[in-house]
Amino acid sequence: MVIAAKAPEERRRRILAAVVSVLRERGYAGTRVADIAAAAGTSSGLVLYHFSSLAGALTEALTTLEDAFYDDLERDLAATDGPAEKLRHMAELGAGSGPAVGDWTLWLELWVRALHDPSARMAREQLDRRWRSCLRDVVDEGVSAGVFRTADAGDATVRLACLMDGLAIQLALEDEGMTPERMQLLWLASAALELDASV
Amino acid sequence: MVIAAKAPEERRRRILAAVVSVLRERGYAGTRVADIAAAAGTSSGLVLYHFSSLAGALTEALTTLEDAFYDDLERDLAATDGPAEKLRHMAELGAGSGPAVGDWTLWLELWVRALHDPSARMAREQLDRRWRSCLRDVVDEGVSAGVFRTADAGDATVRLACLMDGLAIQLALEDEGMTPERMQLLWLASAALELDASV
DNA sequence: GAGTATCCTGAACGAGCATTCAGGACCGCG
DNA sequence: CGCGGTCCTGAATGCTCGTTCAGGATACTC
Repeated sequence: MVIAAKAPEERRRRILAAVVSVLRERGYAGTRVADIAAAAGTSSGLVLYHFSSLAGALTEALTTLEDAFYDDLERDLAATDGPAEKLRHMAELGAGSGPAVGDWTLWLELWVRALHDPSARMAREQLDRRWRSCLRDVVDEGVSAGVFRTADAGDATVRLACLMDGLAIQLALEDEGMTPERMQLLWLASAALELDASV
Repeated sequence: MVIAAKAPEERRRRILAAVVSVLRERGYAGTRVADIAAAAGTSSGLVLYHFSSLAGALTEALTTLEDAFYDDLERDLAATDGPAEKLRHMAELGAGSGPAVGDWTLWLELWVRALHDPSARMAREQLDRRWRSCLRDVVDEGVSAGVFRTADAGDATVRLACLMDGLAIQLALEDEGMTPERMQLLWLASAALELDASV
């Protein structure tokens, strides 16, 4: 049972990875069961065997990915000290140097899906809240440490979070002149303005 | 021929309007020829008669809409005086008080399509450039008038443009706590910080 | 080693949809 | 009138998938 129990699980994980890869390449609307199967080197039957539908596979893949990302983020932040340092860390992650998201592509897809699908809407709201609350914590920490100064921590947080989304769009669309490094710099510069601090 | 020449054109315009309306409601991926026909009160045959394909209809509808928006914007800006006033005007337009875009929804759709479709990518790049160059002009005008002050006008422009996109996402997704008014305030506050001016 | 549960395959099915098409109304013109 | 053009309809066509299914391998249990 040692090998037998593992192989199917391994296969399942491989399919999830294939889902993510196809999703990045073809987008939510363009992803077909057959694509996933091909990318995973298996049959479309198996994809539907493990996940009961295409939608199920997509959902589970995204959920898994996002959870991994936030777990990483929260662990990383806890291990970093100093609010300014934490902010830099978030800028790095957002700019895509991190391993888990890498692609804002998937976020864009999620946003659009959220426009028309209630369950996607809830998912993205939750994810956004999580990111925003991480940011808010860092801001608050900086303010009470006297490192940051802002008229309204809530507003500043929202603006910084939204700015990152906006920058990410340029990055995802490979707008000329937008690179991860530039994105990071631009965001940190804005943070410095917002928080009256040199970050 | 007086009436006869007009009626078909009118019908065509009605179809274009229907395309936009369906697009808003169902999104790019969810829009079907039959939906458009129903919304326009006509047959799917006619939709394909006027525009040779579904994709053609979608493209023409979006193009028309965007051109109208930018024509409005540029005319409005020309008629407004004072850079601070112009900035307020842009904030208003962005926050959706304007008539033409109203919906950032369509922008989100365009972004996602741009991820996978080269022609959409070019279209959105051009539109973005146009918006950004309007903003840049206003910033420059303010700087040379001595009303605005910024370390780098280019960076400030990019950040303000991206912030607006990010705020727009929250607005489009009806994130709790985001309203057109709040979006406008948040953006103007950021502009004030960036440009060292009270806007 | 027979029985059984789990994994897996690829062909077959059927729904959904863009597009085509055969025709029909209407109008202006000779 | 009759002819030809434009505008319009809705049924028929054909294709692209998601999903189902009949069957097979593999391995664990008794």
